[in-house]
Amino acid sequence: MSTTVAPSELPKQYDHTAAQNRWYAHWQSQGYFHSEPNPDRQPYTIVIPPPNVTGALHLGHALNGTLQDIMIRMKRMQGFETLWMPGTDHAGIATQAVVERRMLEEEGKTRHDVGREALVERIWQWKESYQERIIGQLKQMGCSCDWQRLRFTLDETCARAVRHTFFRMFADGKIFRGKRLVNWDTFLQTAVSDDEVFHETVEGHFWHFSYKVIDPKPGEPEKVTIATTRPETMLGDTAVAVHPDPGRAFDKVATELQEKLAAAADKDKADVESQIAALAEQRETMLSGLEQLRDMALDGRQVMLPLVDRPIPLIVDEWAKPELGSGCVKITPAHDPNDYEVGRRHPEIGDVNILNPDGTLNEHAGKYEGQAMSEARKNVVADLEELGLLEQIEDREIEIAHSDRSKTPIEPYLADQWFVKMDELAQSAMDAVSDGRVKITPQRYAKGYHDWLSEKRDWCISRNLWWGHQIPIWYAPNVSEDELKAAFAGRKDVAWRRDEEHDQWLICAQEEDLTDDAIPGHTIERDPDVLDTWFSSALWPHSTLGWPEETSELAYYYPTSTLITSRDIITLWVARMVLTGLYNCGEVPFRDVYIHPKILDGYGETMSKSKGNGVDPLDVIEKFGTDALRFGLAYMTTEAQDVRIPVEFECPHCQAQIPQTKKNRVLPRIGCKKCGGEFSTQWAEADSEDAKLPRGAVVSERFELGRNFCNKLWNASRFALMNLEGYTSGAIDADELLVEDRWILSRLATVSRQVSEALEAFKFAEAARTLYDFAWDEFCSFYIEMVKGRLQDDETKALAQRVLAYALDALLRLLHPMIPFITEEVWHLLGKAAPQRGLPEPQAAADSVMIAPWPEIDPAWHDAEIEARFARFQELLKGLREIRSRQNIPPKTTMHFAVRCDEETAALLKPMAPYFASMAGAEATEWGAEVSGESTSAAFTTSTAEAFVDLAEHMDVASEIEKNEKERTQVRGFIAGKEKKLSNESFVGRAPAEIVERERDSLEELKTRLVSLEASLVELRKQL
RNA sequence: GGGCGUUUAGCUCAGUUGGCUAGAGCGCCGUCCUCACACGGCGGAAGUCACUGGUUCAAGUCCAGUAACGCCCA
Repeated sequence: MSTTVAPSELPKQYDHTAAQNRWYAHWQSQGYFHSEPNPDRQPYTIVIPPPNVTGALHLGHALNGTLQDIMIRMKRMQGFETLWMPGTDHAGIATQAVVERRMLEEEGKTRHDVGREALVERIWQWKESYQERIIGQLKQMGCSCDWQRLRFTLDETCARAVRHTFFRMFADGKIFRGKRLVNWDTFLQTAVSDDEVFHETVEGHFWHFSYKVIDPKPGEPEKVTIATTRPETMLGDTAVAVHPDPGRAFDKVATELQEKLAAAADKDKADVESQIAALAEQRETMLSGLEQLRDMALDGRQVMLPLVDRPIPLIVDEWAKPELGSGCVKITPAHDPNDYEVGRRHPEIGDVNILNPDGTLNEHAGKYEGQAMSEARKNVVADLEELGLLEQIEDREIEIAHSDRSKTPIEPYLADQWFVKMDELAQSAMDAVSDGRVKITPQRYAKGYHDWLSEKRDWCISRNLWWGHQIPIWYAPNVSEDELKAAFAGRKDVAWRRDEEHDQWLICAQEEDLTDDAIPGHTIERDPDVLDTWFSSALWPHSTLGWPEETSELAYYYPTSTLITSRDIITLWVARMVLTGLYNCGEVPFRDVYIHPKILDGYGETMSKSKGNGVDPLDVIEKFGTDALRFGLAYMTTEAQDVRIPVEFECPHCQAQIPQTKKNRVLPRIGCKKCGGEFSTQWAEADSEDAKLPRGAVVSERFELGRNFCNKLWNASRFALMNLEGYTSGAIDADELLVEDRWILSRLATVSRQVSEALEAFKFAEAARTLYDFAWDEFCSFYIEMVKGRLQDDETKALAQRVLAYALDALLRLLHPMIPFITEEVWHLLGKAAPQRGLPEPQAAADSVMIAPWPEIDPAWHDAEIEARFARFQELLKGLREIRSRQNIPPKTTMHFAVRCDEETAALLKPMAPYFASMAGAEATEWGAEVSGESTSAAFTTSTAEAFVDLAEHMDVASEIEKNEKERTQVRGFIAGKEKKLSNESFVGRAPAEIVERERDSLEELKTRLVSLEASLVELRKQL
């Protein structure tokens, strides 16, 4: 692979598109991404957090992928056997819902119309097309994944791991079946998880009605009043609760309100006071009644549930809040999460499920059977009113849970589900982090991990879906254990357990599916549900390596090294990987977890497709290049901050940038104000008029930083290549090196160490900034500028070329993990110009920068003395440039200057004459302690010298005076501050001597500066 | 309601274990198309480090509280 372009013909602007296509293909063909267990090297492994096949990748994924690739590429260069395991996740409900919704929109069909097999087939097709797209995106981002090992959470290898894990846990008693209230989506007819539910506040009502007490004793009330926002659920009531100690409960609320009052701001005090008054009144009027009801409850009294005429008990439970409504609360365990908890505390009240899976009422609803919830609500209210039991209707805002998938209201619904018992497993995962086997960075995220795990809530692993790993359980009713034993004699891959509640056996098969006639004379039936996606993702670090087989990969790469992910799945995913890893393999799945920031838009909102503020990384790549995208992301990845990226539409007609607003980000079509043209957005419906318009890319100016940086590097490389003509390799004698050589090598030694340390600690921004500053401000602005003259001179050329080639070589290697394409492009060009390079002895360069050794510069090159001397040069140069600018001296006019300084400084700076000439257009006339300025000179001081620039006739005296006066004020201020500080005895006495000394030196210097400023002002005033 | 985070230049962000005069990129102003780079060079202006109090010789940095914004959990 090579280019035939001569260096001087290289374009002035870096062509990212060509380089990306060329080098990615090259790397793949060379097999650089592939890893095999290699006992001679230490492994370094990352498993990708598998992206969902639901949709394409966005900027958040780009960040995630970039950071992983940076680590992988650095470790590869460091000589580790690196494996980046790629793959995708089947994302059960999300993917099924997307496919179902499309099918309904496009063909008017539901999943029941097409059947399980056909639906699953359609989802596989969807998966194929999106997986291809996702992998294409990762490749465009330059990710060096081992594509030969690509996995999918639903493929055979992963399926096998799932079956084995389920079987082990089942046989171990860690998996059980039980009833639980789930979020039921009546439209999709499935349970959805809590994080697939969103809440919406709507205008609703609070209905108060009463139930008659059965056989009240004399003096007891004849009815109790309850209130509800969902009157139709009363059909499933199984109790009415009252607080066990209403007086105490009132007191508690009162105390809380008093505390709130004491802490409240003045403006809120009145509000809290009125709450206290209302509470007192409530207590006054209600307490004795509630205590009486409490006693009745303890006495076993019942009330009659109207409409269905079912007696239900009065019970005592703390869930009843005396301060709210009537103080009594109806209990509907099968249809309300809080009531469900009450039901668990009072198992004797039972539960009544009144709902069919499709959201209509079932036979337990009596005459309301078959009605939809909304219909039943109207009828129940009307019937209660007719019976004279409706007491009051209040208006009230209520929060209603909606399914994120179907956008329809969620019904809490009691259903049989499968669970993993979390007590011991959660503890094992907590221990792994507390004893340091797994290290979470930044550390603060360990807290959330621990808090969540410490609840040890059993993990509901079943989903009423068709897309996923079907639960390997068969139900066998009317079978005796002897028949089971006979049917599965000698088989270790079948386990069973008794399900007393449903009077049946649960049979689990480890590998092979059971046939429905597996037990002679009986028919067994498989559970139709599938497992939670996270059940398979949890196994990802070991399933992808071949577990349960004892593969050489598993032995070599497991435990993996680092997991890089975003914070929203620490609990859902990271915690579960740790506990399944420990359970299956006896070892944690990874040593390090790095949690990276989230990408937000310009308003600080999370980017998402549904909000319309998402950015396709490919848009950014097309406009700015992959390297610019990657460098920009790395540069933004600081520890604590999320990354805020204001985004713009780019008009495809005139390239104008149109800032994205909350308003325009949801429009299918946008008009450009500059050229008047229109373009489409992601919201344009397929085949609509909008979609016929050219699409406007969504990009962000924030990636200009990366693009500009790459361009700078490109041009610096271009310069180097053009000037390497006649390059000869050879050993370098350190004594022959000039100041700038020693300086750049010293800086390189420091920078390479800093970059390594920063990346090891996941400080990506710090590494990026260090490299940016070094490459731009030191390598380009100083080293290249200074070496220019030497490259023109045959005497000095060879050495300068060798150092330049080496410095560029090291810089490319340091930058490669962040900006792989441009560094590879330049590496190959450099390889042709200077195939043998290096210090002090040259060596043949590696075939590719991605397999070149990571720079470990000999720390002996670090030279503090040289760096300090160089800083003096820079100071003087800066002062000269400033005067040229302020005095408007044309670039081509040579400035003459004299320097008052000691011998040492003169000896140091005098030889730099060519650089003052080339970099500031200035020529020194005199050096020494006796030098003084003319009346026509502008003066400035550096830390070790005083310079006078002869301005002769063309001096702008006024601006020079203004500048000096301003500086004088500033310097006087500093002097005053420091004198005060140094006259403070506690400072001198208590501060470290080193600090005090520094202050003294600094004061002396300031005083010198003040003296020369004043002298110079006197001179200048003479000119007026 | 609980937990976590953020608040520094017009914008987006750095700022190590407290220690010289708080930095960068973009934008802005001036200047220069000088043979690597105008996606550039050189120079410049711009900050009450959210607010209040405390610790300290010394606070952008540590502590307490307040406010605003964001995220997670209930």
